[in-house]
Amino acid sequence: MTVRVRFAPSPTGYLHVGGARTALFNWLFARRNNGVFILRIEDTDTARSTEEATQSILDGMRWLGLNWDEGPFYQTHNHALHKAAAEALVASGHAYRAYETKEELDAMRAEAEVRKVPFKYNGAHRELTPEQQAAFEAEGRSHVIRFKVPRTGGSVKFTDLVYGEQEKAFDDIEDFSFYRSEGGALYLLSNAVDDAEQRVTHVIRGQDGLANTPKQVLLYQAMGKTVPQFAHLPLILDENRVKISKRIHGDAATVKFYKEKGFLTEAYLNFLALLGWSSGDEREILSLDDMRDAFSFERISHTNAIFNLKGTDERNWIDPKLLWMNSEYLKAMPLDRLVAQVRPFLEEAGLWQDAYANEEAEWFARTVDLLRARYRVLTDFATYGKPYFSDEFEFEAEAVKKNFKDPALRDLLPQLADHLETLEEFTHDSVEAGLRAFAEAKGVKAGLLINGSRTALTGQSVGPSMFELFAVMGKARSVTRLRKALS
RNA sequence: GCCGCUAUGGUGUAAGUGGUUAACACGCUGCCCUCUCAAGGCAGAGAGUACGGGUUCGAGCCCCGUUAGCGGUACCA
Repeated sequence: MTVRVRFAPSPTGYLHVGGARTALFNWLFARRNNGVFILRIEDTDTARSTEEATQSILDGMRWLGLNWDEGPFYQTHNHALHKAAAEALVASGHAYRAYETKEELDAMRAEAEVRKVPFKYNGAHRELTPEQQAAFEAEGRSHVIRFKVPRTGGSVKFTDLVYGEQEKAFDDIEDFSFYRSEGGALYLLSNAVDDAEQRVTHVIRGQDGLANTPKQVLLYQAMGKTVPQFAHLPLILDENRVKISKRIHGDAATVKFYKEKGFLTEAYLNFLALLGWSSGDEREILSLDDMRDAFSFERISHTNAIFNLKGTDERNWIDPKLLWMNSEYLKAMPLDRLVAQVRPFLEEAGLWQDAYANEEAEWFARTVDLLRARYRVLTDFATYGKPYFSDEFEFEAEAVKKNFKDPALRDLLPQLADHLETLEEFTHDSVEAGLRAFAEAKGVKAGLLINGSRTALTGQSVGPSMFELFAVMGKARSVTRLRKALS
């Protein structure tokens, strides 16, 4: 039987990091088994669903590169099917109409609260006679539809592919509602009906669905549908062990944030996969193909993983491992692809020039290649990289303090500029020879000039090998900056 | 409250069916490179596996209890 899985986010907000990982695992499992990956938008909560959110989820999925084979399907389009399923469950005696108002229910809950007794709907309307129902209808009451959970003892059992055998006593399951009084299925039903209709074989979702699964199993069975396999994923928590949400974590909870901060999708996905899963060997840098080949539910952890959104310090402003992983991909990826990815970040910062894509394309690629060794995110090219792409850059106080300390530099740097200006070739080797000769003639250490030049040319105290840097900057800019720096 | 899931260094994970001094990665610290470093190389610190019992010749792996965290407990998804 063909494996069919789905990612079913609700469009009440942006694509969330936890959602991204759920989508990834579904995708991996589908691809691993030559199965079908379905995208379904669960928009039955009309009060909270928005078109904008749907769009951003789609955008997020595209950025992640998790292509789907079917969909996107919209759950609201299946209203008729949900309604028919609900009515059929009433007709078959698996469910019943309950006429309590929301207020009455709230009152019952409140009372249970004060009496400190667990609230469970009492099933008062389980066996209403047609006359009683008619009376409620005459009163103008509407009704929800509730599942008639067996009260004969026993339990629901299912095997979770990640968490193992699960069993829940009927007595611990209340007669849950699954259809609204104003019409419209609730999650438990719509989700199950759609999964059945779309012939989903494996439901892979967050662990927050685990506790509700017994109810859905009951629903599948009552509807006479095949119960799919379930695989629940541990949750992703923040450094304080709080579930990550837009409300408390802001943008950092969304996939879009990582795109804008300059993370590469491959690195991001790789990092997310490692939050709750491991390959089985000691590899950690894994391409999508590697992950697909190594993926299995057995290797998914049962423990909630922590994604350090706050980071540890200024340098590690977000989970250090994510930063590290991104830098690894930055260094290893094909240069032409990196060049293409850097462009929008320079454009965003107003540092892009069309020449970089035309007559200066070679220079641009060379510069990006030179810089990537010590950068970690794409935005670094627009921040730390600014001196390479613009003449307007800041001098870092620490760099000035450290590399311009020697007062002799005030004269030496311009003199060095004069000396280098006479060079016919301006390459790594020629500049090195020229600078060292100059240093010797002046009786100063080359290092003094090298470090002073670094700060003169970039305003920074760290960076690529200085002679590479000279070569990339070119004679004109190098000379100008050497003269200007301390004047 | 009730029901359930989980518990290995700061973080992410390893340690097939219990068997030597608990491994790897990130981060951290130090050293080297001496043209710097946020790059690279090397080294080191850091858990005795939440706690308490038990089973066993032997337990991170099994059982029980406690504690803690998380999830569920909606006419949200």
